[in-house]
Order: sequence, then structure tokens, then C-alpha cells
Amino acid sequence: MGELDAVQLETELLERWSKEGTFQASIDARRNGAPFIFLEGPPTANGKPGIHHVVARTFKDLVCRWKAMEGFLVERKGGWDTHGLPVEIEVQKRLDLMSNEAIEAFGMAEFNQACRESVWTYEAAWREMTERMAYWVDLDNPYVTLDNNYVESAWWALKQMFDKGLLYRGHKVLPFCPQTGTSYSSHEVALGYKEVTEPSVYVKFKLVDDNASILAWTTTPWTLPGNVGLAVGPEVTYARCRIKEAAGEHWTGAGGADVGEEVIIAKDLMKEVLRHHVDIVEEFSGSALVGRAYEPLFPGAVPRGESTTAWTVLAADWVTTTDGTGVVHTAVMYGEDDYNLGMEAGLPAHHTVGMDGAFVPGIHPELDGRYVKDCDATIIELLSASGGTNGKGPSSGLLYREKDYAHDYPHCWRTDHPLLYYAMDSWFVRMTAVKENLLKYNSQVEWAPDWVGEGRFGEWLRNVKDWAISRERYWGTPLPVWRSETGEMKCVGSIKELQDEVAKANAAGIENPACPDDVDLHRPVVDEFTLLSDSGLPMQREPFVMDCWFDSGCASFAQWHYPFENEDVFDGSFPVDYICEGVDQTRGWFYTLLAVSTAVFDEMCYKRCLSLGLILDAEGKKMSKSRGNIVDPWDHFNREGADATRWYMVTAGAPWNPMKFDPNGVRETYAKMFLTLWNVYKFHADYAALDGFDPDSEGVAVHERSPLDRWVLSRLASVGQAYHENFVGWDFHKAARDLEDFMVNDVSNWYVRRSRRRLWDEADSHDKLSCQHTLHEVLVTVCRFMAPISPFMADEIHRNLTGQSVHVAPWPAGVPGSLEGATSDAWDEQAAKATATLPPQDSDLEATMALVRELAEAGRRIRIDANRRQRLPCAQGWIVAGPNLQAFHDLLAEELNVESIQVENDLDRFQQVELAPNFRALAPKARAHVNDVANAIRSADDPEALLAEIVDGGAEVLGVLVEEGDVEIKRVERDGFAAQTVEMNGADGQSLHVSLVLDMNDTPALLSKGMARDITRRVQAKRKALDLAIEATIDLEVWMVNGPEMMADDEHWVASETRAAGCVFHEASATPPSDAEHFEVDGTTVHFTVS
RNA sequence: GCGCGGGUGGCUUAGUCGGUUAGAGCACCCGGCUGAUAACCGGGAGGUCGCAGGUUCAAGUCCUGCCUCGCGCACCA
Repeated sequence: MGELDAVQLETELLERWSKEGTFQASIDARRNGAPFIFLEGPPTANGKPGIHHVVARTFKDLVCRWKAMEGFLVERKGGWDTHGLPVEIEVQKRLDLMSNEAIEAFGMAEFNQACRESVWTYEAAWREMTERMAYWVDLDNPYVTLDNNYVESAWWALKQMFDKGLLYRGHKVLPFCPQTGTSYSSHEVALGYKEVTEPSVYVKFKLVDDNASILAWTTTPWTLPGNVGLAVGPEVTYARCRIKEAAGEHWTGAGGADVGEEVIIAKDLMKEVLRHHVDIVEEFSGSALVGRAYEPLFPGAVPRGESTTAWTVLAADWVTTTDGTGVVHTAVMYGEDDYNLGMEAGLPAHHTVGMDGAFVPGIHPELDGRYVKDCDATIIELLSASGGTNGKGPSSGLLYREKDYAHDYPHCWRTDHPLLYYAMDSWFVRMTAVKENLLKYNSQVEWAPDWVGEGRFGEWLRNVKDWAISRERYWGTPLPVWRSETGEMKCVGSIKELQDEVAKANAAGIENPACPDDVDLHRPVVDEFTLLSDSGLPMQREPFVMDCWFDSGCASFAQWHYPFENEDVFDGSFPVDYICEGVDQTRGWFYTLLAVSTAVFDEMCYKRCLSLGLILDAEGKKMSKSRGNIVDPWDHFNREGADATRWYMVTAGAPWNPMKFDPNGVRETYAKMFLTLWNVYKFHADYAALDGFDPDSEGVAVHERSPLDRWVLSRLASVGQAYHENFVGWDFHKAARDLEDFMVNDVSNWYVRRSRRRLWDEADSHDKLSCQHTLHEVLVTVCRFMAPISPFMADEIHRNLTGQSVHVAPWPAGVPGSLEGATSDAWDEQAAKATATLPPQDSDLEATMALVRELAEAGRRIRIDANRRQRLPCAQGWIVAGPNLQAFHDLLAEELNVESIQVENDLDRFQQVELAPNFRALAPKARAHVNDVANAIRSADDPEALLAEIVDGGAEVLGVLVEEGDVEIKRVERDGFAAQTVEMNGADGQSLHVSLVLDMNDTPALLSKGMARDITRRVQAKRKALDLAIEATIDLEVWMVNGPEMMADDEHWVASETRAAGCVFHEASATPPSDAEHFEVDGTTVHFTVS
């Protein structure tokens, strides 16, 4: 029997699949089926694939394969995400172009060319991984987001939005990364929150015409030079406090206040903020402060311009007293609320910080030109100086306190630098205008798990913000909007339109480069076109590219170059049936798909979405390059194979739960599921070959087969049915765990073990044929069920058994996709049943066999308790109570090693009654006494008598009338017998107590027989050690010291079992040769030689 | 801070409507069985079911608070 080499098996199959075109065949075979549309979330190929990609691809693949087996037509177009910041950053690192200036000096065209190439860096690695793991997807005709066709479709979509008024140009405060020079949308920001501890400061804003200062708090000292206002809550109560005495020694950090100095702060926050003993001089509401002027902290940093409200106190109803001082420092350009308030109140809008993240000249000699995040200490120092930064503060300076403040702050998801909130020009999609539709379509999606859709994703949609889609970058889908000086705008939705507009501009005398049909829709090419506005002005393209999430959000139609081509294909495949990605895509792809389809088509995009949990390492830590705990899928592909890796990933837990990837788990899966399956198959195949078994020959009707056969077939049907239902409910892990358990425990450890002797029979027999058919049917069906999860071994075995690939085989639970009028939206159970191929179920038989197996185990326990070795037979075994097991008496006798099985009808001979309280029934009657009553029942002196009384109308126990339903009657073996009792659930739901009793008396015949078995076992082991062929014959000689009298029949039995042509049992006086094997059992020493 | 999902022997995990002694696998120990595979069977050791309260005759399960891990939201001053 050949050893299993899973890796070789798989690589050979891969070759075969590729030679035979099995993937295509599996699609073609369902050409007439109803379509099931899968949409691939495009990965970027400029990073190496890891084990988490294998997980996602396994779940994508298994659903597609499953649906295909159900008869659906499942085409699977691959895709690549090729634009965006990740690509640019890779290239920037490689070419050492760490700023936008550097890129422009290098040349935008050259830079973008480098990006275009960089995108494919790991394509080969992705392809190899994809093929090796058997993810069936069409990588030869994928959609690629950088293709002109794809970009053109994206342009078309933008124009739809533009025409609907959903695309607009705005000026907003956005999270901005000075390193990459670009702002981010909220879903990108969400990728980069990190907890940081930074100095926060309480600053005194000295009032003009008053000695008091208003205290305000900020966590971003770098925004202080930009301060132009203070916001107070009009309803909030503020207190004017006078410092009573100097602070104690516990003061830490910079800042302070002199005795007699006065500060204004929200009354509720005095305790929180003030570190001095103070007297409250006065209390007033915030509105009393409104309009008061204060001294600018950095005079001259912001020009006053026309503003009359600059450096005064303003009212804002969003000011709270949950933290800070109840006074909000307002720097118009660096906070969303600040900006809105500033616009309302007419504060000067002036940048104190450049796009490079450094202070602009003229702020302060010590700050100008420095990166703002490096200036915290300097600013604190400047404020603390006597008189403060403006020289008009108190002698204690303008800083009251500094305090380290820990909070989550957004960081650039690519460069890890802190983001700055920064007012800038940007383009937006008005998602807030279609919020209701987003919610409506989301509610129609079948989410797995459902709480992601309702909870996490729903939450996100309820808080939806306009989508900032423009990026001040180079490599991406260019924003197709041209704009004139006066703000006239035109959005271009196709190449044709661009050509028309260029022609129009050229006709008006504008000079433009050529615009051929294959014009590259990227920067800088498109930047060079100047178009003509309706009023005759030149228009330049808005110099942005799109958020790359917008690209992938267009995948459902842009993959088909819709609407320029493939209109019918698109119409037939939208919305898609199924997508599957990691839960981290909730705000990524899951959102952008829905956002685009809602804005463009006013429709949902996907009907079902499987959201996968994160992949953690064996310790439960997130896998990341920096931690170095990434698992390389090839470690397992090359050791246990892709089958075991995939099966492990599916069985490790619910798909949406975080998965701890334990390399040892893969090994375990291999040893259990795949070795077992393979050996069962080999067992079948070897005998089938030996006997010339033909599965297509006339079989044996199931009802004519042995109970063992009917049992395993019934189990197959039960497990298969549940397997299918678990698939439908997304519980792939439960399905696979149950199938594995069935394979290992029911098929291998019981059915095959019990059937071995049936196949040894060298003559053709009805029973042998039944067994072969049964095993054949079990294996074929198991292979079909497991094929979606682990497609290799299932195919190998299926091909060998049927001559056909499992991947074109039908799903055993039915093939609804092939039925007339089928849709992918619902499993038509009635219709599908007609095509199901599961064998008949017999639940009584399953329950009976469960009992038989328990009795067999009970027998082993009895022997251990009684210290009787397994191979020494017992004369007799009694089965007490329970159902009729006649059909299994032979089997049990063999398992138990007893000469005969008898049914004992007199229960009392071997069993006694035990009573247990039924709390559910008893509790309402006995109430607080239930435990006392329960104990009384349990410890009754004479349970039989008590039971009789209960049955006879009820017994009074501690004042409670105990009736039949109040107790559970348990029958257990009587003390003093070699017996065990097992419990089973009868067909009527009653629990039955069945005892097994073994006769422990020895007779010469039993001792002889037992010895024969021991000798046989040793000789067989020796044969195996000598590596003899199964049919090889031997000569056997046996010597015994202190042995039992051997019966002639037993000696013959030993000879025949061990295929001993010559077999000699020597007289007790004979001396064995010195090289004889020997062993000892129950006081007998046995020597033997095999030759 | 708010929301979601977790926390059950060394590890992985099951646990229904609240019901008697919390179930399995891996690893470990002892024993058995085997022409049966990296197998199988029996037994053992190993559990304050995150912590603390509460409801109840009875809580891994329900309620409240807290701790902790992960994820998400808000992060504002």
C-alpha cells in the first residue's frame, strides 16, 4: 500500500486540471444553469500574498464551487487593483522620491510609468499562490483598474454623479498628510487611528481692557498661532476665579499663575483644571462673555483683514463641559467646527501652516519653517515666558498648565505620520443626499454574519458623510472635470466626449495635443488638454486623481467596460449574487460598491456578503510584517498540502470570527481528515481491484444490504443533509466539522473496521458486494460534499471511483440551479429534492447502532475493571433491557469477545433502580424545599419501594406529593456483577438504560481460545515486522511454560489465521531455541518462531 | 467615551428553553487493542466557566457593574 504524498497528489492534479481544462469544463458543464454571479474584490499585486489572502480566497472559492455543483453557471473573472497611494509609495521608496517636488522633478510621466510597472511586481507570486491553492478564478482575462476601458467606465460613472448634482467641489477641513501631500476620506482615516500621548495645554487668553484671562484647552499646540477666536457655550455657567495662594510642590510641567491673577473657566471644570486654591469672584453665563476681545497669542501671525470678529469670544452651542475648560480655542483652518464657526462669524481664513506641514514664514522667529509636530516644546516654552508670546500676558506667562493627554489620533495609513486637519480644496460625492437609499439597499443585503450589516455597516451608513474622493496625487484615475477661471465646469464621461471637446477647443483656436482613440486616460496626458467653456473661456483639468477605492467601487460595471460594451453581460449580472472579503473592507470595498451603485444606478450592488474575521497568529496577535508573525502559505502547501490548509481554515471556527492560525492545526487536520479518508479509500480500492469490483454492475438494493451497510448509508444521508443546511446558513465550519467526524468515527473507525473481514472473503458473496457498493457510495458522496472546501483529494478519489472529475459532478443534496426557472436567490427545496442522491435514512437504525457501539465500549470498561484481558473470551454476555439487538448479536459477540450473547428479560436480576429528581417538574411543587426533596429522593433507602409508591398514585416526600413525572427512573447494574449500564435515547424520546453483564468464569476451552488469540496476535505482529506479504505462508513453532491445555480447533485456528503451513505446538517439556520470540500473558510464558 | 464580538483545563473548542456530575480534540501519564493509518479503545491528571454583585429552589447560560482582548464608531476644542 503506497504511502500518501499529498503534495505530489495535488501537484499532479494541478497539471491534470490545466491539461484537461477542468476549470473551464466545470463552468461549461453548467452552461444551461441559472447564473450565480460572483464579484472578485481586486487585490493589489504590489504586495506579497499571505495566509490571510488564502483564507479569503478559500471562502470565495468554496461558495463558487458549491454553487457550480448545484448546477449554477458561476463565471469568475479575476481582477487587479492597480491605482492609488500604496503603489505610489512603493515607487517613491524605490526611487527615493519622498516629496511631490521630487516626483515632479523626476517627471510625472516617468513616475507613472514606474507605477504602472510596479503594480505587477508580485503578480507571479499571486498567480502561483492562487493556482496552488486551487482558487478557481479567471486570471487570464481579469479586469484591471488601470486599463483605459476601466478608467473610461469610471469616468462615465463620475459623469452620472456630476449630472445628478452629486459631485461637487468644496473647501473643507480634511485629514491631511503632509508627507504624501494628500487628504483622506473618512474610510482611509479609519485605517490609521493610533493611540498617542501628547502634551495638551491650558492657555490663558488675556482679555483686552480687563486683567482676567480666559482659559482654553487644546491638544494640538501647533494650532495656537492660528487662533482667531474663542467659542463658549451661551448657556454654560462660567466663573471668574482669583488665585488665592501659590501652587504646592506637586505641580508638574510648565505653566503657572501668580497669586491674585484672575482666570475665567466653566464652573463645572474648575476642579478638573485648576491646581490653585481660588476664590470665585463672579459667575455668569457664556453669553455674557460673547463679544469680549482678547490679545492674539502670536501677534501678526494671522492678518486681521476685514474681520471685525477676530480675537473675540463667540457663541457656539456645541461647546460642552465634558472636557477642557468649556472654552474652545478656534483656529479656523485646522478644525471642522472651527472652520464652520469661522465662516459664520467672519473670522479671517488664513493658513499659518503650509501644505508641507511646516509653519509659514512670519509666525514667530522660532517656529517659521519648522514641521508643526516638532514645535510643541517650543510653543510651550514661548507661552510660559514672562508676559507670554505677545508680551501682554501676566508675568506668570500665558501657559496655565500642560498635561499629557492620551487619545487616539488619526495617522496616515501608508506612512504612519500623524494627520493634520487642514482646510483645503477637494471634490466630494454627496453621499448624504442618498443616505436613505444606502440604508434601504443595505437592508436588502443578506449579510453573514447578520450583525455586520445591521450593526457595523449600518452604523457607518447612518453616519455617512460626503465622500472626499479627490487626491492631490499622480497615479490614479484622473478626475474628469475641467474648470475655467470663473468656475465654469465640464465633466467628461468618455473618450469620445473628450475628443469632441478637444475638437471644439481646437476650433476655437486652443492648441491641444492629439487625442487619439487610445489616448492614455492618465496623468499627465489628460492634464495637457485644455477645453473650452460654454462662455468661451479655456478650462484646465482639476489636478486631482480619484480615491482608489472609487476604482474598485466601480468593479461591477467597469469590469465589463459598461456602458460602452457588454451591455447584455452587465444587465444579466447586476446586482451580483455574492461577494466575500475581510471585515476590514466594511468601510472599504463593501461601502464603495454600495456607494457607487446607489449614486449611479440607484440600486443595490450585491445580494450576499460574507464578511470574514481577521487572521491572527497562533498567539492571537494580529499578523503583520512588522511583528514578523506572518505565516507563509507555502509552508503548508509544501508540507500538508492545500487541501489540509483549506480544510483547517474552514473548520477552525466561524468564518466571521477572528481566526487564530495554528500551524499545528493544519498538521492535525492532515493526520485526521486526509490520512483517514485516503486510507479508507485505499482499503476500498485495493479490495475492489483484487475482486474486480465494477461499481456500474448490478448493485445490491439498499434494503437487501446488511444492517451495518444500511446504518452507514443512513448516517451519510443525515450528515449530508445537515451539511447542506449548514452551507445554506453560512455555517461552513459546522458542516465540515461534522463531515470530518463522520469520516473518522463512523466510516473509518467503525464501518471499515467492522467490515474488514467481509472483504477478506475470497469467494464472491452477496455480502462482500454489498460492502463494496456501500463504501463506493459513501466515498463518492463524501468527495462531492467536501470538494468545494478541499478540491484535490476529493477529485483524485472521485475520478478513481467514477472516472469523472468531482468538479463536474452534481451536489448530492440536489441541483436546483439546473432546474427550469431557477434563480440564485432561493434554494428551491422541493424542486431540488428530485435531483438529490442521498441514500435512505433510518433513524431507528442509527439510534440502535449508537447503542451497540456504546455497549462495545462498555465491554472494554468491564474487562478493565475486572482485570480480564481483552483476548480472553467470556462464555456469555447478557444484555439487559433496551431494544432488540438481535441483528447485532454476532457483531457484539465479536467486539466483546464473548461466546454468546443472551437477552435477559428479568431486569431485577442484574439491575437496580435509582431515582433522580426531575427539577423541572418538581420545582414548582416543592418550591424552596426542592433541594431537600431532591436529596430525599436520591438517597431513598429502598428506591424500588419508593418508585412503586410513586407509580401507584404518588408518594409523600417531605410533605410534597411526588408523582411519576417528578422523577427520572434510572436503572443501573447491580453491585457485584461485572457489568456496565449505558443510556440511550429511544425513538419515543424516553431514555433507556441498557446493561451489559459479562460472565467472568473461566473454562479450559476459554483459556485455550484466549491463548490462541494471544499467540495469533503476536505472530501477526511478527509477520508485519518481517514485512511479509499478506498471502505469504510461514512455518510456526510454539512452546509454552505453564500454559493452558490447547484444544485442537484452536491450534488449527492459529495456523489458519497466521497462514502457517506448518504449525507445531510443542510439549510443555520441550525447550525452545534461544532465538525464539517470547511473551508472557496471565502467568504463561510463550515462545515461538516464525520461518 | 459609545457600539459590536469574545474571555470555558497547557492549547483549540462545544455547551439548546436556566435543571442533576460542564462535553470533546490536541498534548501529557497509565493501561488495552491492532495484518488498522500520523490509527483506535478505556482510564487518569488538568476547570474558582474573566471578576464582583444580583434574580432564582437552581446560573457557564438571565440582569447590573467592573476587568481584559479584538474590532468598529466618535473623537472634536
